[in-house]
Amino acid sequence: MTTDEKILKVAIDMIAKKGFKGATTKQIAEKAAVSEMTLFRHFPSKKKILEAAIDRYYYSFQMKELFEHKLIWNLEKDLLMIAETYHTIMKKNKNVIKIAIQEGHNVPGLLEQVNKHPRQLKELIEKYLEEMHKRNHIKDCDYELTAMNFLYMSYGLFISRSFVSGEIITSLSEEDVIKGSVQVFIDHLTPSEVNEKV
Amino acid sequence: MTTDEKILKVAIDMIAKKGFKGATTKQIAEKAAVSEMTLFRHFPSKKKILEAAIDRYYYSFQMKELFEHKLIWNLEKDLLMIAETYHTIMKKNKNVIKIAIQEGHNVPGLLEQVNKHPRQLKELIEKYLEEMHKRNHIKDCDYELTAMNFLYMSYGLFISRSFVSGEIITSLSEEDVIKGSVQVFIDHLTPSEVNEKV
DNA sequence: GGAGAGAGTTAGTGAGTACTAACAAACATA
DNA sequence: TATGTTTGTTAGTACTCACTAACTCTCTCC
Repeated sequence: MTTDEKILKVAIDMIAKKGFKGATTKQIAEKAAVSEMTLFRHFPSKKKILEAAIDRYYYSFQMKELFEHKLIWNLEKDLLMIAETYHTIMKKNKNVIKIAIQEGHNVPGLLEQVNKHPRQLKELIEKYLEEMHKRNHIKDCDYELTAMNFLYMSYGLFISRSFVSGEIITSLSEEDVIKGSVQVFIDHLTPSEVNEKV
Repeated sequence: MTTDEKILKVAIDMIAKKGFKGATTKQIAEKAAVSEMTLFRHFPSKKKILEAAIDRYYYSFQMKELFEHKLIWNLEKDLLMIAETYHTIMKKNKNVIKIAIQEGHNVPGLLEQVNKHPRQLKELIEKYLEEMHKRNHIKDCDYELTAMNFLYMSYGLFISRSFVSGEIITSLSEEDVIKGSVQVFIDHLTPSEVNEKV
């Protein structure tokens, strides 16, 4: 690992944990096992470290490519795959999302950046539902609204467990909650006549 | 408004916005229109200000009293009432919740405190669903799981709109999203035979 | 009018923090 | 061996921050 990488890795972790002000350059350098001087030789300022760290550790995905070829037009399996992929993405970007919540308004463009995935995902789910309706697999409904609610459900689970010890509220496993959430939307989307087939 | 109250009000707002380290005693005093000296005459330390502010501005509700007498055993109306009350509570406690996300692990007991309402609410919804099933108004299902998913949905909406400019993802109004979320759970909970009556 | 309580003012302390200057040591490459 | 690059070390600057001491002002209430 290069010196740059060592510094950025420690920085993103520490800033996510303690906030921008709370994470000092001295501590970052120490934990990265470099001298503070080296840190400032690699980055001109603490602020630039944060920007570089976000740049380095925000994993951007193209939802379209990520999902489209995986859809098999089976509501349960597709929703499950979407929810699971969503959580994988969010967990990879956990640090940046935490920073976005606490420093969002001080880092220009950050909020737009972290809202990009949800927005893309919303549109993808929306289109998916439309197509599923055309194929006569689901009822007609407000697709954007349904997509948003599916996202909110996943988002709530993610935030709760990642940032506020939400796991102490229930003993249900993340996996079970996700499966349950998919079932909720299956019931919402499936026409009642077809509902019986299970 | 007393001096104490002025200080605490400004403190909770500022700390929620800028973080504990980011909000300086000088700024708090200035915005509260008192001298910094006065601030330290009223509270022995900055940390104690935060604790007093949380104490003062965390509104604790007894879910049982808040809800039970309002339930009318109509799924749609009850769920809507629950969701709306939930959002009212969360918004009242918005600052404390934000602080819990960013300083949770530095303020002993804070995470437990903000998790109390969700936990109470989970149990209340759980019992409500059980009773609704007994009354033959809804299907049998995993009530805890359903309650959690209903909460996660509300929580996701709240966090998204309150802390990360989530309103830029969709143009749907909060009210519509809430109504939509209730409909999702109605479909999930209503037996298909009865589903047709609308 | 006098006393006491609460607030302002001014000036300051000591610790920490981002960031710098200058020089020496280690290392790889040619 | 010579050279350039990277790093460590040490010391330091300028600033900010939480918090204090000491004194004055201004009320209120008797």
